[in-house]
Amino acid sequence: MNGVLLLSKLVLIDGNNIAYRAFFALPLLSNSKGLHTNAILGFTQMLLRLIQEEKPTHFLVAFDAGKATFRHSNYADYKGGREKTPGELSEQFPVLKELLESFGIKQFQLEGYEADDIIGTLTRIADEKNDMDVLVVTGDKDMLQLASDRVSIALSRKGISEVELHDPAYIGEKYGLKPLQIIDLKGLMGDASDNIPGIPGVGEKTALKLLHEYGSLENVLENASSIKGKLGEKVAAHVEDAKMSKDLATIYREVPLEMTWDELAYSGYDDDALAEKLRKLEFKQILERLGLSGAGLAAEGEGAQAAVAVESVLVGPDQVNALVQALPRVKALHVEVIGENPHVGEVLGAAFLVEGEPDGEEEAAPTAYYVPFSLLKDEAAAEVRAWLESEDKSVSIYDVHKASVALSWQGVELRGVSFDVLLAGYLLDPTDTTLTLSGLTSRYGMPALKSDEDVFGKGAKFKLPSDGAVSDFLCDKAAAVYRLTAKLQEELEKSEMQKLFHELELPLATVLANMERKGIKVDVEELKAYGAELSGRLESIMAAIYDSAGMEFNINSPKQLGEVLFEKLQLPVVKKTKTGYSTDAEVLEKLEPFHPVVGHILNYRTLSKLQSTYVEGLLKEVRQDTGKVHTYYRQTIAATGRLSSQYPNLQNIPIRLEEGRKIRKVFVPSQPGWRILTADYSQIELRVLAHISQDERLMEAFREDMDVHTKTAMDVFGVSEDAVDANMRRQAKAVNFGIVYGISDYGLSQNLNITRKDAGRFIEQYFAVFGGVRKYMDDIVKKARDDGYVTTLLQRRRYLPEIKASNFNLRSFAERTAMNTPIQGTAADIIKLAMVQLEERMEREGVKSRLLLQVHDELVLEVPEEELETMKAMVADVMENALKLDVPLKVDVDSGENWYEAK
DNA sequence: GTGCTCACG
DNA sequence: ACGTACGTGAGCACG
Repeated sequence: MNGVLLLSKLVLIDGNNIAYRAFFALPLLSNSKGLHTNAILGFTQMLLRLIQEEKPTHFLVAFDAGKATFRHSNYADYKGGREKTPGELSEQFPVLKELLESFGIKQFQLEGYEADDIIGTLTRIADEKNDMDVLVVTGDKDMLQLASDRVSIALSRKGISEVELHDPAYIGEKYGLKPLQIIDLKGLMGDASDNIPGIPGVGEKTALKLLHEYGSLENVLENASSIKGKLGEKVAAHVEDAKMSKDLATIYREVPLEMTWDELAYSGYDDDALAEKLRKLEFKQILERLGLSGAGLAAEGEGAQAAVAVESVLVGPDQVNALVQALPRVKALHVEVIGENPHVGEVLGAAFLVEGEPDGEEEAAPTAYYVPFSLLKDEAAAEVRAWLESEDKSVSIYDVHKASVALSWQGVELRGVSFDVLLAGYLLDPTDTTLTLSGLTSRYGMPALKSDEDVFGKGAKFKLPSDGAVSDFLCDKAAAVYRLTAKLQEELEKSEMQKLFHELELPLATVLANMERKGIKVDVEELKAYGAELSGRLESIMAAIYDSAGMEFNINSPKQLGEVLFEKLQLPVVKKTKTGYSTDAEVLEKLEPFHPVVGHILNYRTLSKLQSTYVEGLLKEVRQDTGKVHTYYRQTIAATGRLSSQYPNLQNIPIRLEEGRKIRKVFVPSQPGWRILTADYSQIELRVLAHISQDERLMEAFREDMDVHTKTAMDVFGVSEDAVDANMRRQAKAVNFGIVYGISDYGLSQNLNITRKDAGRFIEQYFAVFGGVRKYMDDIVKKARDDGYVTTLLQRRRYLPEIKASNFNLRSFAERTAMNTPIQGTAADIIKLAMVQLEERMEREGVKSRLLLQVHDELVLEVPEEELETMKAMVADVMENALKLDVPLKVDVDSGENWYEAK
């Protein structure tokens, strides 16, 4: 090729194969109508990549047709033993075919032939014409036989996310074979997935060796007598199998196709048609990526609305008065915070959506005002700030928590927000990971909104556009909040989560903002001293490791560590990961007796985790001026309703090992004479389980305030309290954990290091005694299947579409989730409720004490010495009575000079 | 960006 | 053809 001539490019996709691979590679997603979409999504991503990277001039997707092909008539067992196509996949094929139409891509199938025969025929013709390049996309290695000067094969690896490009040169390098010899290879080694027998006992290695020596399958068979030993015997005994296998693996390249190249010409897709299909599938991210979020909306009957024009006003000093006049009619607000962390992010500005005043019959269009923060903090905007701080208003926002924190750092205390579309979106689907404002608009059928990434860029590419563009975009956001509000309120009502929203989550957002803004004091000197101690100890452990291993290497690299342990030192391989040897603590503990280096490595791991995450990581988050850290609780991340904590995460500060627990000494009160007070729920999850299962024995355990693990051991082993030894209690405790997590014999066997069978017997014994718990587990799984979701005591909801999956693993996971979520989620409801109530009570009683942290079942406060006893009583009282259950809630309270002592 | 490892409840 | 306990976040190595 001289580079002047523009060659045609034909892309051929093995449709069934790619759909299968996508189906198994991606989690079983479904859209809100219950249609499974994972294979379609994977396929779509593949199509987009091909269109973009290959720029095909011709395009075809080939499918298999009919049940029987000519191969079946020659060999009855062809593809025998293959699992039936799961229903979740077969329902996707018709939709996929429609989508291909919208993409403008030709598809083809022919009764009696498989996709690879169609593709084989087309590549043969292309070879003969010799004027276009062809790319074949498949996961089927057999197709490598089609490679030629003109034809390359993109073989998908690891599902569909990666492809490996095979041309004849690459095949030569990798296998030492010419493309056509792939057929001989298959003839010798067979293919389990197609039930092609090959020669028993001959795998890829042996087959390649034979081919390198003899060149072709026929030659191998002819020379069977000169092949030594068992192998020679096997070859001789299976001559016919081998010939038939080669025959089956040979792609038929003479399919009677009646089509012209012109029919395969690809000229791109129609935006509106594609957008409509993608929207029905709810592929929001793809719509956004293609810039189609707004395309074709006018044509859409249901779902998305046409945008009502919103006038946007970039407020300068001269327009402030107009906004002030309109403040009573502001219905939605948007505060733009730059960056993920509101404790460091600047406030760019705020947009105010003002409802239009009806003018006779006409409904007036709304107006949005954007106030850059430079103006908002100015004297000129004092009335606007006062409005933000006022209690009584009816205004909606996206992410009141983040806005409150960011504004508070700027001296503005946001109050009186009455609705939050982020929080509402989270309650409606707590597993939604795209709860951005533009994601919500597309999910709930509102006019499309550009994504932040489109407007601002991302990461290093972040760049503010012009003031006018910022103003328009943020006004659009305020309008989106306004439109979403009515819709989400309605949805909350339908799902019976209004109370949960208004009485729990929304007030909690303010409680969290206050806690975080206050921050917790860190004794930096103490932390640095601990870091120095760790450094010294790490240094000497490193020396011991290098000495013991006989070489230096990066201990932090699992790859290098694996090479040292399992190759250089020849230790037994216990467990493998996807990418190599596993070296996690469980493995190392098993290896400890074999070599002294292993103990050192375990030690090193413990200390280096403390050093990097907890000493260095924490120091980076401490504010220079105040010596405090301000975590950011995330209220819309965890699928169960729990909070999560970031920058830094203060919910995973070490406690189990003394070495790590010392870190807690650096968390101290912010004022002299104050104390750290901690209050944690005792066994809250098992108490919740007792309540929702109404299991008599479990309720009795808590009503009599017994040690629940001892009680479980007594009942399961059928012994008296005195007869329960430490080991029995330990096992009972593991069973209780298992129950809360959604029990499986496998999981329990791993945890207790016993056989699966023994674990199964344990579980059976447990259920024999705790019959109410068994009934709960059965009922909740059934309920999840019937309703599609499970709920907590306060009606928090989680959808579990995979509960109906045909794939055992997916379904089992969903079943365990169905058992666990109501328990973990109700515990989350309870402590959140306690936080809201406690903050109210502290305010009402006018104490100085402050809430600092929440760690799932524990609250941490700082209190002046003189309030210590009052607060201990108050916190315990509020927490224990936050929600009335049929068993008592119990709280343990402690206090000290720091977080280490308060426990 | 992804995978591994490990900290917490 | 995915071999599992439930829910998180952070640091590091590596491509």
